[in-house]
Amino acid sequence: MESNDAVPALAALAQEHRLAVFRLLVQAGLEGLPPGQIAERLKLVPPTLSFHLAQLKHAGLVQVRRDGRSLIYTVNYDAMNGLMAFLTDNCCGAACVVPVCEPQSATIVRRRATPRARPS
Amino acid sequence: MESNDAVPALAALAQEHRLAVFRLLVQAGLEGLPPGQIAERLKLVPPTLSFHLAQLKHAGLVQVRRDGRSLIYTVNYDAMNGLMAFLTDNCCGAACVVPVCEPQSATIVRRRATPRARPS
DNA sequence: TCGATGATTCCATAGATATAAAACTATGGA
DNA sequence: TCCATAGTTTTATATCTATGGAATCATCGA
Repeated sequence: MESNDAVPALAALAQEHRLAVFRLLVQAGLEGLPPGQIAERLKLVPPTLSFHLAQLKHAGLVQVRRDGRSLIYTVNYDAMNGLMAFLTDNCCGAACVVPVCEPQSATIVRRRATPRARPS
Repeated sequence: MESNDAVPALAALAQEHRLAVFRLLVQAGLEGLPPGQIAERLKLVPPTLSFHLAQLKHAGLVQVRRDGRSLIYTVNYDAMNGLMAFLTDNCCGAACVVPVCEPQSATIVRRRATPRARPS
């Protein structure tokens, strides 16, 4: 992930309701959830939730598939892992543990243990 | 970390210049950097940088100490680790790797490997 | 093909945010 | 005490964002 992708992703998460939606989807796993259930749990009216889901989708943090009349939103684990790797990039000599969530699928991004010279 | 802290932290990072400042400080480690050097590297005028540093500080992501005429900004690694733990909370049965950066200091937050029942 | 359900899009408004010029504050040395 | 250096605060403006009512779109079953 690069700065160009990270800023929209962080902006998408930097909002109370969207953060709640995202975390709900993280916990829902690959099964995902339809907007109806999300709206019910988080007490959001449909247009507002739809707006927030669109932001998360546009930022690449979630995906949608259709199942009959329902749309099913799921977390994009690769995007989530990429974001966290980006935030900790070159941290403490690249020696720290890499954030990795892997719910069956998701590309694993592990940090090389290679020590790195600090920019002078 | 809780939602009340996570939203301001994410909002602080959701801006091109602040994200660049934060990553610079992550890489600078415990030594930190004064605004003058940050401004020079990122080509920011003092008031703008000062504004962004204040946002990062207010969000708890960075700290300041004074060294003579210079102020030295450093990353708050605990806040950073807390934020990433929060984002991946209850992810994939709590089986995934926890993001941890530990530059000598910083409280380590490792996830318990306890499997967790998925909400039905 | 009609009605019901699930969800999105349009739109107006209220509120929050980024920027930099000018003014101010704090520290250290002469 | 005066000056220079290092940063912050104030202020005005331009821009972006969140919200929800009303209208619209998509799918399914009868």
